Amino acid sequence: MAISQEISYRLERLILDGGLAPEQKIPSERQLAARLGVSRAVIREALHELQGRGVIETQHGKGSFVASMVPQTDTVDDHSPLMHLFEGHPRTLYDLLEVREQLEGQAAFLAAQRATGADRHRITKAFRALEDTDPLSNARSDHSFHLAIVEASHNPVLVHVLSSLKNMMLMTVQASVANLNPRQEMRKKIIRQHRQLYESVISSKPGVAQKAAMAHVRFVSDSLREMEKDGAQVIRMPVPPDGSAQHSFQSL
Amino acid sequence: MAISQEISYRLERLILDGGLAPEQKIPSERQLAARLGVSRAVIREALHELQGRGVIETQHGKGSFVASMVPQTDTVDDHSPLMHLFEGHPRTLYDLLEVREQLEGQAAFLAAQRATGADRHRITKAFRALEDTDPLSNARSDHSFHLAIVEASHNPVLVHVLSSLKNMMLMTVQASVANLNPRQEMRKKIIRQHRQLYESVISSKPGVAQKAAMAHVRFVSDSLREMEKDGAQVIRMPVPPDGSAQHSFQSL
DNA sequence: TTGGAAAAACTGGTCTGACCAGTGGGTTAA
DNA sequence: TTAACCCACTGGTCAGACCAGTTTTTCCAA
Repeated sequence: MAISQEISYRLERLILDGGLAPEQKIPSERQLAARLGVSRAVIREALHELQGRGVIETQHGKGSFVASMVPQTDTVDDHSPLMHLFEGHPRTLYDLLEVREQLEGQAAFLAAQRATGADRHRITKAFRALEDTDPLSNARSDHSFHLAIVEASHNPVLVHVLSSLKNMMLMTVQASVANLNPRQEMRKKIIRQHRQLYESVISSKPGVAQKAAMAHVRFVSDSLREMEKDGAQVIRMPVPPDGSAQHSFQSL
Repeated sequence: MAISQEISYRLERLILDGGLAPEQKIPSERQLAARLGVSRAVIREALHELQGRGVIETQHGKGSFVASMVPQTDTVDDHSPLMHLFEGHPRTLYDLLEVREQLEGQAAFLAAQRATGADRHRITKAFRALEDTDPLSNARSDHSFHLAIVEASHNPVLVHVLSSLKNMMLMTVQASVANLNPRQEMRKKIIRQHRQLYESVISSKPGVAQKAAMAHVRFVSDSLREMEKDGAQVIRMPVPPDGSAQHSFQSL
């Protein structure tokens, strides 16, 4: 294994084992290089790796610091590779919603066909929870509801694919909840859509369920787009450099 | 923002917008450095950051590669969780075809809407190859054709999802080719379906393209089911890795 | 002609030492 | 006292060299 990898692992372990507290300053690159007997380059590479993982943060002229592992409460898994591709690239949000529309529609269709008694019970339970919860914890409830339907499709591949996208899904759900729910009329529409989806699945109407699920996702997507057009901040994140679409390295 | 950060963002963006498939090779550090007009050091730092996020993987002496989103999906070994789904569950083949029907339909729809000149050229090329090839190598051609359409959808999420399912997709394609193609009448139907899909995408008819793609997958699935019912042995075998999808970096 | 080993041309990994660019503390001059 | 400046930190970038694996090419011998 490369030296820079070893060093990044050692530093990470040091941090995780409590040797270094959040907010604490890490020795300077030159100090680390001297202390570990390697060049500054490998130190920098190791630090960049930790930076990529969100373990540390670096400030020009000041130094590197252990990242404060803050909002682990309702925050999605930051270690998911795609999460980072997603952050700051709002277009991907809509790409995901595009795919989600299709897959959720199919899941609803199949669920309406295949849901067993146990499935229906789980779906009903999730739906009830969705009705009761306050908007704050709503993202989880929302996701749980959709997940229950997906699982009722009894298609392992579908379940696997959607669970692979779980983190990103949570993100879109979160975006919709955070941005759409507060608006009363939006919230009512979404509740009605959920109810429609729920009832069509439970009453075994595949076609209706599919349309309902797709319409729901589409509605969320369109609404977010609309709000964004009005200047609302849909995704919070440091703005990435420029905006032109690069389709090959030529344009880099 | 630091140059290395910018570059890591741009590379991320490129991976998404270019729809670079997992396992695809990234230009060498020296090439990137020359092309972007920066030192090799910043390239290495940027790559280490992406490495930390699990977006890419690097191998000494070989190069850096886009990491697969779903872990180990591309390894033919049974270490893959997806492959494990197949064992003792022949139904999974049909589950996959079920999902494929939906996603391929969507891909065709989007491709008909968004395909650029370059996309159309690639699709046409793949289609020509599909017409010419002998049934033996047909599985590859078939898959390449569908892949070209997926990439023309310009939805990175869709591309990544389908790429991650590559091996399983190849499996279904192979199953169809091996079992369906030899039967002359089947083969003709499939060829007609492909042509229909091709023409509707090229002539920008999203709805028609979607229906064509879905009907095609559905036909394959139904036919396989039918044959299996008749006692035929439907082939389900992993396919060795391929060497396609290298076009995104050609512009270098 | 063909096999296969050596050589060359790649790839990433590390080192060195220099210089640029922000930050902050301390000294000095107004 | 306070404002300006300097200087010693910090990270950021660059250049060129060399080491260490991998792949391709070359070329000689069987």
